[in-house]
Amino acid sequence: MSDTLATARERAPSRGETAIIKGAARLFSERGFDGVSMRDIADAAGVSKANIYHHFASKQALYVAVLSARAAETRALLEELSEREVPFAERARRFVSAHLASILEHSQTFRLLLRESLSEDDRQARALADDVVGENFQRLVTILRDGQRAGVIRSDFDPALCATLLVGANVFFFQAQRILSHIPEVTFANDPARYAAGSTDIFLRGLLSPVATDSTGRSK
Amino acid sequence: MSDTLATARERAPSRGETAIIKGAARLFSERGFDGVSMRDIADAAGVSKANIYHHFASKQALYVAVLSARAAETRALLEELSEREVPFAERARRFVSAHLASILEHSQTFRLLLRESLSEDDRQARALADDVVGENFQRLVTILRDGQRAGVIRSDFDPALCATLLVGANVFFFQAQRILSHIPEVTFANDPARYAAGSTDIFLRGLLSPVATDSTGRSK
DNA sequence: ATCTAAGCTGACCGGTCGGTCGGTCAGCTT
DNA sequence: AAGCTGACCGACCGACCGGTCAGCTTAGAT
Repeated sequence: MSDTLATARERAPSRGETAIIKGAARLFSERGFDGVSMRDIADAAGVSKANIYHHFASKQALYVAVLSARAAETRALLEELSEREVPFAERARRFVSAHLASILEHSQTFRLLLRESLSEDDRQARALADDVVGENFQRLVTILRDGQRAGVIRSDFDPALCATLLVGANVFFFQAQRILSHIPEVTFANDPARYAAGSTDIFLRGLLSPVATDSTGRSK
Repeated sequence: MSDTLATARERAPSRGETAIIKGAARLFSERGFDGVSMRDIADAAGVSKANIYHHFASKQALYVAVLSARAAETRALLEELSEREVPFAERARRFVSAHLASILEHSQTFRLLLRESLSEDDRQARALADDVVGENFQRLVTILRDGQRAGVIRSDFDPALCATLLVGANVFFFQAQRILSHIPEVTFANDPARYAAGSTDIFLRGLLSPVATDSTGRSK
């Protein structure tokens, strides 16, 4: 499994330590790794800078610790979506809305994850980011495969490509939320539930009108 | 040489100046604003650090200049997609594939744009990023509205939401490309054309099998 | 009452940061 | 040949960076 960066540390949280992680998560997500100094984090957490080094070996180690906290959060969400009794369309709807809700709930650490996926170096943290995303992705592919096997959805679609679109729709919403809210046409920028419902609807039914049968039904 | 044309445009490019912008674009996209020092840029461009300050007032000004270059590139793409004679489905296909190709072609500056949309402060650069994205977005909404007016696509879908999904699909592909290539199920990670075609297909036709008519066709 | 160890701190280090300065030089004008 | 200008440079600045360290405080076990 994904025991790549399993920090075998199971000590007491320590009041100061949690404050450090919490503050660091906020600052890192706002300004990025290089945009935050250890002094900033110390001030935000209400501790001394040296104290951070008492709990974490380096700035990089603190960063990875923050990302690890996010990984644990995501893993918890995935457990809830294991029931196979629910019909496909409902499972898809639940996944999309739960996924988006999770992103928005942990927006700080998720923004960190996105930022990490954009950077070129820093293998360790990137591997962690890949790990979190990958696990989420595999889960969705399984749901889609079940749907195909049951004959509910078209079998000529690549389930991995479908999963990419579903996940991407949520990720993009989160990422572009502020920009979207500036565009007059967009009325769903502050209504994630409506966005999730609407996007799932489009994915399931398709954009094309059922009446129209012109040069649209190309299937390669 | 091209002294006569110098008056038409703003200023002469200057060999060193273009080298600075080019190098800065690469470095900024790789490591972010704070991850790059002016010395790095100077070395990459083969000029002195003081020379950069001869051409640009500050590091921030250089950053904005790099983003502005990207804005100009995007504007050029949008001009090509103005023909209204093409039927809707074909226009949609063209937009998606052209949009994705443009992202990949100018991956460096586009990565900058994404990074900027993730940052919290820095109003000036963010406004620019919003501007570029917004313009692209409005164009796509118009295409979709035309499709609705012509009755080719369903009128009960929010065109702005559809546009978000189409653009988001491409953005997410770019962003997650490296992660996707690590996932065994994903076979399209290095085939953007196939991804664009496949995603458009799903958007147009929908995931659901036309035969299946169980509890799926919910329309809110 | 004493020991111990973790939690925590202010002062400090070498190095790098963005930015400035005085000055050189090639080329153009007059 | 004098005058001017934009491109360019090496040396330098104060501020701030990540990280270290000796020592203080506190809480629990003995």
